[in-house]
Amino acid sequence: MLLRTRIYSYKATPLSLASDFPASPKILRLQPALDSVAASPTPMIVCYRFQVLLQNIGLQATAFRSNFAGSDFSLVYFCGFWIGGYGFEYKKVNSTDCRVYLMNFAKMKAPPNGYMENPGEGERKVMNSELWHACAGPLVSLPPVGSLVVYFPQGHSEQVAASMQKQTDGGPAYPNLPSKLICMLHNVTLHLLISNIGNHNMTLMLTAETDEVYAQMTLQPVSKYDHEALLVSDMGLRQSRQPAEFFCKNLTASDTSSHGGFSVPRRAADKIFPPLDFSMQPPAQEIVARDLHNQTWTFRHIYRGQPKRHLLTSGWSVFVSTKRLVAGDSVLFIRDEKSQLLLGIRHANRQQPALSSSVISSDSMHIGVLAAAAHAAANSSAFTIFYNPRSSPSEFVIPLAKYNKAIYAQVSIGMRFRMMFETDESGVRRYMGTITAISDLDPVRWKNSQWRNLQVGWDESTAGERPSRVSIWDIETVVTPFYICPPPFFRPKFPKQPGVPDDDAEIENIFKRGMPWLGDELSFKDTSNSIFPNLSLVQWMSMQQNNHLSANQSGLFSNMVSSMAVHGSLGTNEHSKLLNFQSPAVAEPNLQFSKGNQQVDPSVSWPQQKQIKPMLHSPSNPHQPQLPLPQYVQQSLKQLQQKQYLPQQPHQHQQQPVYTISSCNE
Amino acid sequence: MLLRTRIYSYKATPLSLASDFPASPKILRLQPALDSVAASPTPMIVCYRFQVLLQNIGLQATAFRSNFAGSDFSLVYFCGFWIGGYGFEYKKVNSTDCRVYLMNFAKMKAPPNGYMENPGEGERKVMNSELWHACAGPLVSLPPVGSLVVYFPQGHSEQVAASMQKQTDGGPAYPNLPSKLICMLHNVTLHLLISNIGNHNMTLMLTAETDEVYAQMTLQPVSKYDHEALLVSDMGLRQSRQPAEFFCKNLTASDTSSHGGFSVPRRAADKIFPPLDFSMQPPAQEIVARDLHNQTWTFRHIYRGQPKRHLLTSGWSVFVSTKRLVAGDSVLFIRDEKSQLLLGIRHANRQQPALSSSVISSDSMHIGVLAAAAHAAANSSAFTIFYNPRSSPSEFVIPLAKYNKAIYAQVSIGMRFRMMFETDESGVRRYMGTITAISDLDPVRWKNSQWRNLQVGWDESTAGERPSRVSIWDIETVVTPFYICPPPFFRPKFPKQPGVPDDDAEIENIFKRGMPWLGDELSFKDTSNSIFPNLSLVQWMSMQQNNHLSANQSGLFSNMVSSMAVHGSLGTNEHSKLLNFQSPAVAEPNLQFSKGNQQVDPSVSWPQQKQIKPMLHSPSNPHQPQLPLPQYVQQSLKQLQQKQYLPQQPHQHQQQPVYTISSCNE
DNA sequence: TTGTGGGCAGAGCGCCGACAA
DNA sequence: TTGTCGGCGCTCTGCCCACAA
Repeated sequence: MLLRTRIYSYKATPLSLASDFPASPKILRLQPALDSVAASPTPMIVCYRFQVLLQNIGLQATAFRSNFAGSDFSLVYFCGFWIGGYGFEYKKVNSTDCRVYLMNFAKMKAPPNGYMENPGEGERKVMNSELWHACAGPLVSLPPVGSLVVYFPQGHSEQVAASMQKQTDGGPAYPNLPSKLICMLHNVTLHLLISNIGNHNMTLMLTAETDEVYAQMTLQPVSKYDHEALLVSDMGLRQSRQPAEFFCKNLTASDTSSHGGFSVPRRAADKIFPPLDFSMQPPAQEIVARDLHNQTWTFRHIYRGQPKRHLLTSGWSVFVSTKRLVAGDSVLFIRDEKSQLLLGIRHANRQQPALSSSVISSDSMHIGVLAAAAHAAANSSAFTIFYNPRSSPSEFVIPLAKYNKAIYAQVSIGMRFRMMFETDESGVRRYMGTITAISDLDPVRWKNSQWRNLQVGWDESTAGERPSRVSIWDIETVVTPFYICPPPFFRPKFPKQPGVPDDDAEIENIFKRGMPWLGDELSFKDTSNSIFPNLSLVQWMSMQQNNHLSANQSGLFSNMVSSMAVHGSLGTNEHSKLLNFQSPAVAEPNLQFSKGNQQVDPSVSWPQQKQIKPMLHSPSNPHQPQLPLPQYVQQSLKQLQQKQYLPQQPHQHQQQPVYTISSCNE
Repeated sequence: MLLRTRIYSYKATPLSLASDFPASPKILRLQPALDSVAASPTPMIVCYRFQVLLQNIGLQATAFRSNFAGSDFSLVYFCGFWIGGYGFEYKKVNSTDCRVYLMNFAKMKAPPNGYMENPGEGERKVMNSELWHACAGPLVSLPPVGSLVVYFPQGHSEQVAASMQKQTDGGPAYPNLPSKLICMLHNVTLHLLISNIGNHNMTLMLTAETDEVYAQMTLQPVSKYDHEALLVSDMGLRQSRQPAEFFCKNLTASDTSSHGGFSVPRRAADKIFPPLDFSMQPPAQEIVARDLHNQTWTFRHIYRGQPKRHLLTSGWSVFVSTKRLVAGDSVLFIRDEKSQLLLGIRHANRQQPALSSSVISSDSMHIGVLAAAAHAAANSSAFTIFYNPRSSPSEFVIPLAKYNKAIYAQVSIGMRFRMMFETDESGVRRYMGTITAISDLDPVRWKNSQWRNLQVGWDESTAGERPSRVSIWDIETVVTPFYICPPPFFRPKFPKQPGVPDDDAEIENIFKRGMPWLGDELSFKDTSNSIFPNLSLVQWMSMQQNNHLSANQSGLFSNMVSSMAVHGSLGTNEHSKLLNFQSPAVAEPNLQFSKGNQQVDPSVSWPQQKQIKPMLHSPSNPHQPQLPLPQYVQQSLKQLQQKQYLPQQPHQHQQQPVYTISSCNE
């Protein structure tokens, strides 16, 4: 058995010491002065304990300091492992024996932008993107390269904590790091996690690639960005499709026992596998599929039994034992565009060996993540993060367009919402809940952060499985369409130029891309029992009344509302609970917007995020005007209802219906 | 399965560049300025490829140079791997992309002299010395710590080449490194080899401990040494005993098949295993033995079958598969002083995966070994070598006393000799051969080296398995006893002091220690059919006639000759071939010798090693005087012959008998 | 004394349909 | 439609002795 781990080289930047060399044992923290700092999705994947005995290496304390402060900190890059900047712990053992621990190393792969390539050496593995996404799950969408995103250090920290399988308090506070960073996403690469095999003190942890997917993203905090980046960011919302031709099955005890083979769901066999020759007795064939390592697996596919069913027999048990599959794990098959079979697995969230706390402190890990972001923010330099979709509690790199949409749909206590969760079979199911409070998750370290600042209750009794706190972009609430971008964006101050696409048409496209569920054709199969967005329309009414929109924009908007109205994911039927309307801070006269490559300063161009103060509202709240829908909107909705494309308004549904998208995409 | 590799910290010393940063692609060689340089016994055990793209790390060529030339070269010690000094290859890929390859890294364990210890962390594994030696084989003896040894870089290079499984020419020449270094042996530690599991380019080679033994030695070249060190060195010759209570068995096909168990040699079971209760039907018991990892193995020991025999059944197949034993490998059992069973294995010399030449160049490896020694010699600093007794073609760290003894027994072409080889069953067998030429093994790089400067032919047809070149200390030839140390050593110029042991008695002890085969009691079981040393006595006669010895020394000498005469390992019966006598360069008047801690300069205190010029001699050569033995010697021999302790002179043995020492030490 | 191989029992793997959820 | 189980044949392991070197 060969276990292999790739080694890469990295971009190096000097470190500088944040503090003087301490005279007594304590943690010595280095301010990373790094272009690119890795934050491992699974901190345990590479975790060497490194000791340098100062006495032995013949360095005085000053020399040691200059070593790390100097410009030649090549140590960081040894063997392709990124080992610097995360937290050096220093302990003075006695008067002559000082020990320095580099506590946190993360393995990085080189970003594929050319100069770190390794021409002529080794094979370049191309990760199958479709299979990667299938393994990542239906809810995972990676923003496109070149788009603008919002990065939440808190969320990153949560992923680290989850990887360490340890209840942490998030580590020490990190000064001067805002709770969110607007970043340009320079690069996204797909990878497979490395697993550690041993993790004793002073023990090299041998590693091997698993089948767990993660993504590496290179982010650069921006203080200005241009029009095109915003377009790209908006486009990104479209990018979360699961492969059409795939099925995912949760493995049963019978599937994984050594007693038999794999029972293939009927429709899966019909749709994915090559058709059997039913003239055979029994019908059987050989199935060959490739996994994420491009390894091929061969199975005997047979149709037999009484009653008849599809089975994978020979080859299956080898696959199960090699991948260490147990009941509860999932396998998925994809037929790609060349009709070749791809094979992925998803391990259930079973207990991973936790990183020994004596090897690396949780604080060091968190500090590393935060320090990387803080330095990047201070210098507008790039940094690298890893996103592990299966272990991270939430996405923490959010497309800017999605974030903006969510932010403009103001929320308040008592508001109802829906949120998507993954089902066992790689489908999606929406659960309903109510916002119970709005408050800082961590009032000490992350004051006024929007990360999970909504406390929620869930309608169903299984609510224990769902988070008690969510962020506004996690939930489905109605988005005021023209707030995707602030109004002035829709009406640039610059005169139209010949050859430049018409602004309105362009904006319409943006909007459509921003609401990918609209699709090219309308679909009413999975519609909500409510057609009314709850409060964004109210906001919109308010806006209309305030005459913020030109006639041109109103015309555009009518299209948008029509589209929204027919989409089932919008709104709830609980008109009675329509809540508060906190007027968004709309564009102010002094804001400047640009088109093309002209720069925009987002810190002033976007509304300031004010802390939302909890307020209780009732339908009878006199401050909440019940505004009628525009006439043409009402007409459109009526037509649709008559055509049976939309369900009738339910009468007294106390139990909210849920909608499940089949894993077979039917 | 947990694969683990320990990580250690090391003593660090700055490197300095030997040359300017090259402007065009070529190998950039660093002169190691190291206190301690590792030379791996198996270069592949740790071999990372390390790349730094200069452009990417933001370093200019000058910065890079200063990086390696500076005093903070902590890179060398990352992760406890010693990576510096062996050969850095630098390649300029294009005008902006420079690559630097650190080509050769060796993993070292920290010398246990205290300051590198790792108190309170991990378990300290204590290698069982007896078991280590049993696994190393009967011919391996490690000089004692504190003794003087002679280190041969050529031999070390041979070990490297053998480890690389590649016919190399020994690599480039290394200037200013003598062919031998007299060193103080500061430290010896016993270890188990690490095996690599994967070795692709850019691939971390995962490693795990094997059952292959090796020794680490810390050597310091000396230009002066004192009397006591010489005594210790002499004592070391005694230190090569195999454990008394042990047996070694070559595994048969039946032993290693999955069909059955292990057939225990009868006498092994009787001598090593706990006695069976023969009242049982059948007699059986549980055997528990520990291996070099302190792992315990349990076997069912049963006495059954027709005819009755000892077998190991349950537990055996697990052991075989775990250790990956195949027919031809050996197992050995030892009963230690506490009657506990120890268990060792020796893999046959089967093909190991050779190190890919693209990963590390053979030249770099050799340069590393030589550079380490050269630097240590130039600075009289310590360096570290690894000796792998099972893979090294020859020992290359020779006790100084053994070397001196061998050197004073001058040899010439045509001379007959015997040499010990290990048998299959861990026994020893002597083969006879004839010196056919004396010449430099490598006249270009190692002119006038004594390493394998004897070309030999072997008497038996299986000679292909034996080396065509040997060194003088490898073979058994007669040593003129008082040349162990030059004569003045026996009669120091300093007056006797009260309380100091009598010189003569002390010297007699030294001599006895220098000839360990004499033992405390005389043994004639394994005596040669010849009682006459071939030429050393001639030398001695010459010395006698030249009146170099005092009466006192003659008295001492008579004892020595008696001892020599009764020992079977001395001489051959081929008096007719008594050959040349090249007078050793005896002590000259200007030499100074000391006792106690007074320093001696070995470069002048020992006779200069002159190149031996091949000369053909015959018994009738008039230049070779046939001198009679002294009267008392003849009388002693006669007495011994009459007492039947010595075999009679054989008459016409053309085929030289060989002597085998049983592996069971019987 | 000990290496090899046949006999043979037991364990486990894995293919099959029965049966039921 | 599909999860589980009994049946059962097959391979492999490993303990026994016979036989022969």
